[in-house]
Amino acid sequence: MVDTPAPPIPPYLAMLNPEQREAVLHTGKSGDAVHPLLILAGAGSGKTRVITTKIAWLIRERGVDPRSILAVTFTNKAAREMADRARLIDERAGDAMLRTFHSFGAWFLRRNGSLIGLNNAFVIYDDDDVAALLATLLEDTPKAEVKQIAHNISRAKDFFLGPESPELDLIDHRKQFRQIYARYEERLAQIGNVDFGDLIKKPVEILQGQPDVARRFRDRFRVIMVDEYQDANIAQFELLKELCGPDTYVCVVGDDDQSIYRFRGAEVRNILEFPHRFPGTDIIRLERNYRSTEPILRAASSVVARNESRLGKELRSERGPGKTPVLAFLPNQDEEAGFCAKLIENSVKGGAGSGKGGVSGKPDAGAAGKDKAAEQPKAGSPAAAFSDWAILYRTNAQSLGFETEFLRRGIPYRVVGSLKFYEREEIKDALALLSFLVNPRDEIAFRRVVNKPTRGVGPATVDRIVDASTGSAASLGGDLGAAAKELLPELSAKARAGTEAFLKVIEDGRTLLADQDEAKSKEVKKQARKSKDREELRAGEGLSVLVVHLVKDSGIADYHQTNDEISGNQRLNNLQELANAASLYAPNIDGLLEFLEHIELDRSLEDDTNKDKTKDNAVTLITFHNTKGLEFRRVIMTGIEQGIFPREDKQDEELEEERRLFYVGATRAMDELYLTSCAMRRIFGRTMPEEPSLFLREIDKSVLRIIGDAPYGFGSGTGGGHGGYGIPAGIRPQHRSDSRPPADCTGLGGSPSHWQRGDRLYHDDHGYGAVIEVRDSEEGPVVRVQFETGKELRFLSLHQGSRFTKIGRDS
DNA sequence: TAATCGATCTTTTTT
DNA sequence: AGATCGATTA
Repeated sequence: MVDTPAPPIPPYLAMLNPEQREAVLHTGKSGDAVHPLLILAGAGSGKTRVITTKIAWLIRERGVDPRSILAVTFTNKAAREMADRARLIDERAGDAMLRTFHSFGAWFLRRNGSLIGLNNAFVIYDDDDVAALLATLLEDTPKAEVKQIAHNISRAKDFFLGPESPELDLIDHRKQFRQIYARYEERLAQIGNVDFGDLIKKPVEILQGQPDVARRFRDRFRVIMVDEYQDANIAQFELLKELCGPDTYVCVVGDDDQSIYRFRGAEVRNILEFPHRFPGTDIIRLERNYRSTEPILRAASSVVARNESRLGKELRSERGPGKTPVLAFLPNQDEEAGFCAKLIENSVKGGAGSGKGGVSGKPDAGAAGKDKAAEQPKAGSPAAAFSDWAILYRTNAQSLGFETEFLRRGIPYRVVGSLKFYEREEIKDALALLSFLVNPRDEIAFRRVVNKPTRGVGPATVDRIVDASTGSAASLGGDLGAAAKELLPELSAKARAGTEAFLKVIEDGRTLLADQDEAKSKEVKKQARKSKDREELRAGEGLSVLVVHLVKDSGIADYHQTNDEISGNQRLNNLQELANAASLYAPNIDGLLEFLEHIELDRSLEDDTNKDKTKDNAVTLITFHNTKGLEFRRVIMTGIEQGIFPREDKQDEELEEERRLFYVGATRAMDELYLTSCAMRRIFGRTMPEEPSLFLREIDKSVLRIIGDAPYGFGSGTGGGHGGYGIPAGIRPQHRSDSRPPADCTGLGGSPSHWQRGDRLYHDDHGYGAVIEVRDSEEGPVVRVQFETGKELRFLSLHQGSRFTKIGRDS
């Protein structure tokens, strides 16, 4: 070893623990080899701190040019946070490229897409657009099937498989799939847009096919870091590989126990096999957890430890002992919501200091702070803020019950993730107008808005225009606007007028954008301001001028405001919100492209409804998946029942993934963890008996307190002695009376179809009635029923699952 | 050709 | 319970 005098350790390094510091200081250089680095970072081990510190350190102490650093994440939030925190240590980190995989891919394609014939003014299709495009290719195919195919195509791209790849059969073995995929690719190329998977797959293809481009990029990026590497799919792995030259320094960070995106192509093997794929890899483990207390960590670990395929890692709590996690057995989901509500109310009422809020729920906040241990809750539980709490559930649908209950009790809450802002009809309409404006070949956008509001341009006319654009007249190059214009003379008066009107809207939009000299834009603005009537859209700065103009001019705004009496104004607000978001972008084509790309890739823009509730002090309602990277002082994991979590069809590898999901959820909790499991639950509108989740049996019982009526092998959770559990009497779960369901829940018992005249029945919607005629048809027996209400209805099939119950027969 | 009604089927998780 | 599909109706 060469002796160099130890330089003083700068404070930003001094606060790291030895493993963290080792990870930061690792450069991979030994001799002329460059060793890649794999950081196995357990939950709450200060992973983000390590990455950001490492970036800053490389710039500061190693003289690495910030522009030569590329750091990729999976979510925009993570990317933003990383940028913010790195910049905090060293300003220059702002010049490093910190992006999500997809946004990097889009950035790459805007510059290099032309090499494979992609116009740089492409728009990114989301899943719905993909399905819509497929639907035009597959007439008369049920929506569900189209979606399935869309999903499979997306999976194929995740695995870097094209329509010709032999392995395609592993994704979808149906013979036509290959052909449909090929047709889809062809049509998408004609349109000139890309889908999500293309943002990864196409850059890899370019890098593979064009050595000079690859060289250029390898030259530019000397350091590449990947966060949440366990979530990378095969295509992303390929991209990483292509970007890495012999002396690129690669550092990936991840946790195999937190790999939860297999369903969308994430490949755990990426991280498990990283050392083989990148020979010479050094591995550093971060196993000190600064977030959760000991019992919480033990409970979480005891479950995930049952998994077979994991690298193995033992998390140790730096926070020491704490409250034992509580498992509550409850009668049904209403009680579950009530239980959570009372738990929260009691904790908040607890005393002064409540209502400050905004403390937790911050991603990975100060994970390495040793001082944190001092804040440990005392026995008597200090008062909590609403924002200390998070309710976790497996599926978004489960949020409803909590929302209802919290609304009723006035508990502030905020729903994360299901924000569907960009899925709203009015927003999609507006975006379609904008998309069509930049890309007149966009069939999907065109179809969406050409006859909205109704302009007399029916499907037949639309098809003609689309055919004309792609057909013989190659001169049109797929331009739908041009094709429409050319067809005008041949259309009926009504269709012609409508088409012309639509074309004018788009034309005016383009003009507005083209001569966006200050005078013009101000004029529009002034005019918009003048009409100060209530609920009027107002144009502000930048691109919002165009958005507002287009939305009004096209009639989309009016259409939604008047068509929907109840929420018309809400819809208008949403459009306004979209316009506001657009104000940050330049009023020209490039700005518009940027805006659309941003929207497609970062859907975190909040809904207007949610804004009201986004007081900084609110309970968080969130799916397990969405909690990754977050932490909360108190967490309630709900619906921990067999069939719900894990889902019933999960086995083997997929079961292991569910287990990891459980682990992710539990390790979000800092101070207190609760789990709830119901005996009955409404599913598809019917109440079904439930069983406790397998995972509940797997938890180390020495770190679990069971309350409520525990079924089967869960020991004596019943009865009186809750005394020492620290659960106030008022919120003790009630015992369920009897969990057996009624004998026959499925409606019609017995033979399905043997109805005859005179049968009496009960229909869920129409009440009592009697069969007055039975007739056979091709589809099966047709039954005519006379209801007490006087209604007379005919029903095609009265087999299982229908809403009838036979209750007897007239003589 | 759009709107309405009833039957049937559906549910993960998301960049 | 909610979305979606298909058929019947105005």
